[in-house]
Amino acid sequence: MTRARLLVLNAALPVLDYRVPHGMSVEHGSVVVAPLGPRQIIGIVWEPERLPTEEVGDNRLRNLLQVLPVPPLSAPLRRLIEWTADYYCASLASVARMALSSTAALQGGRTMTEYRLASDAQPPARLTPQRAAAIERLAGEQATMRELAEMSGVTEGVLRGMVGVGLLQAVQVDLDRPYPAADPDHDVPALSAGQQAAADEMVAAVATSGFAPFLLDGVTGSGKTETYFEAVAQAIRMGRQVLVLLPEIALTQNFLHRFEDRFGVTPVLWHSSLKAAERRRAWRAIASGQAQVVVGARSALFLPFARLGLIVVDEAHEVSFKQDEGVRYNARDVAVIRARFESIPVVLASATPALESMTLAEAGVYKRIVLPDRFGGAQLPDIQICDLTQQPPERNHWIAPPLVEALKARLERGEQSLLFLNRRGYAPLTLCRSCGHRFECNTCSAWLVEHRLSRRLACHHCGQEQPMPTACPECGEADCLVACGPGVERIADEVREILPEARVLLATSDTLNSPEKIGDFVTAAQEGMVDVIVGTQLVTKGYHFPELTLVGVIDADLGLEGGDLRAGERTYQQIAQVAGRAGRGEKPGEVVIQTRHPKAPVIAALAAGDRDAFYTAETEGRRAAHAPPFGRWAAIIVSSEDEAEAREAARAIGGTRPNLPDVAVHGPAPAPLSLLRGRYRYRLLINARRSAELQKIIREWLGGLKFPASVRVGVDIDPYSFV
DNA sequence: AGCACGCCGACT
DNA sequence: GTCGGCGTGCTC
Repeated sequence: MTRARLLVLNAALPVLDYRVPHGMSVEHGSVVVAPLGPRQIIGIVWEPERLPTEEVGDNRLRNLLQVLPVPPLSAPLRRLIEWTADYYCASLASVARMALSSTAALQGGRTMTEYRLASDAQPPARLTPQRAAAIERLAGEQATMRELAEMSGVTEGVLRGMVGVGLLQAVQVDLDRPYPAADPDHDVPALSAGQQAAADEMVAAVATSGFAPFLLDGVTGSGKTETYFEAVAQAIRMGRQVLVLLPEIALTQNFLHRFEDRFGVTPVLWHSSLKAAERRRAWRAIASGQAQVVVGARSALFLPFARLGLIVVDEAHEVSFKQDEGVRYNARDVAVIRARFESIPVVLASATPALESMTLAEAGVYKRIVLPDRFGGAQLPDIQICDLTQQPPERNHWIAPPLVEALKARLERGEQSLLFLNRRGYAPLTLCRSCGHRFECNTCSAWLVEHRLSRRLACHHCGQEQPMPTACPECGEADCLVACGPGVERIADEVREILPEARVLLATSDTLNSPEKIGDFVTAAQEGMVDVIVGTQLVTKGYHFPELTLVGVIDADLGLEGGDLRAGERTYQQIAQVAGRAGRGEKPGEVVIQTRHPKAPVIAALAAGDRDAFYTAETEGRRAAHAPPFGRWAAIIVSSEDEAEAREAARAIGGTRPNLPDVAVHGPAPAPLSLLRGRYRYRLLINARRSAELQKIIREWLGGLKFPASVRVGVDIDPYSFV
């Protein structure tokens, strides 16, 4: 190759051609450094026919500067990048950046110098006191100069002197040291007959390779994880890599323990809060093929695996697989596409699959594997509906009499209860009794949420916080602020009031914000140190508390507000998941759902324990709304720090809307969160028949328009959040 | 994205 | 008379 076409990692730049100098060898997928004007840019060598552009004469080409020391991106990954950019109306550059997501890794491996006492050095007869102290305190230690100085209490200068006379020796430590090997046979569990049959099917698919999508459909507690671990084991035996996608990496302590029990090591982790060095090490191990099993958040999907053999998407119904910023992709769907390009099996595991997944399974596109039984014969809980219009709680309380009675009964029997409310903080709205002033965020159109534990008001959209005021900023009146509505903190207070002797534990992202705290929480709950857990969605999944026999849903209607297209499905999934926490041990579980709409299809289906009824009702609702899988939705979101500018840009888009029989455009209108992090937002919604070429229409529509640089126009295909 | 070139208002 | 505002165009 003497000429190379580059996909440059910058969306503002066009496709660029370069000359490959003598002695340099590149192939498709090579990651290279190229000159651009006075600067240097990073690009990926791409198939020229796949990146059409106006041809530039040989005489204008500049030489590539360097091939970066990483393996070339594979053809399946290149196809995945193209597919994702195309499907989600994003630039190739922004998708490619997700694959090259560790800048440090691109520069190659790193070593670090550590020091330790020289093993063979003869301590001289005379030592300075500092050197003597260092020798005494550093026995057996190996660390950086700075750390050794810290440990020994002498200065780095003294230690450097000791290196000079050979008392300390330097050791080069590879920062990208390999990860320990997973043992597929470390501790093979005894599976039930149903699990074994399911496992056999997935293991066979891994063994034969080839694209094979599975929907692993099993109620909570049916042992999905143990089952797909057998497929993971098979991939490890074959020397292939595995990617397990999880929705919330913060919640995975439990998962990691189970993984370690099964395979003897922890898997390689990938998530957004990895530090640069960890990120580089993981990226390089993944690209070299050394990392066997990677457990990651959705961004792990674009990593350059060398020998991918299996993808698992656990809790595949979770909405957090949908990225809502930047490239707005759905990791669950892209995982299936990647598996297709890589020719490997993919497992979507869920107790409450998304309707889209169910439909594809019914159509035979996905192979559905059902795990019907709870492991160990545990029974699914009994579900009661509490109609709040008939049995309201006391004034300024949120726990109605039936749930109060159920809580008291559990406490008397020494069993645990879990109350679920998906709302952090003490109260979602604070207002002034004297003048009616409401506390709102100044950069988002949202109320500030009172957090009584931290004595602060916080915006849950931008994270801005302020100390809880004592007086109203509007009228100056003191002691006039009222908390309106409940958050989990307030529910916890209410429990302490009803059951003064109960041990109450608050489980939210505010109180359980580190793996250690989550670990402590799980231990406390498992060892019976807690009577009532009050929590947000953090507690809806993954935990196994044998003494937990009552789950109370404080407000089942919360998720149904707002007219979101998937509100019903999300409510169903959330309540079904939290209900699944009850009765996982030997004692049967009970669930009390508080609602003002007991006849709503979602609630009725939950009450009857009839999942099929829910899917039937939801299917009809989606069909009527031309929503997926019967029709398609897309959103165009226009934002700017300037309100008028955003409105003007949105109007310009609305004014050039395509006039097509199979496409309906709604809006523009202010987005539900019309001000978010200081940006004013307008939104257009597009509803299309399945026959319409939605992406092509949008690309051509927006491609004909120009906007000021301060205006951002984002396209959201198959939106989840309608905010 | 950056950086240059290029054409119209308030300053030494 | 200049300094500087950011609009437009270019980078292989």
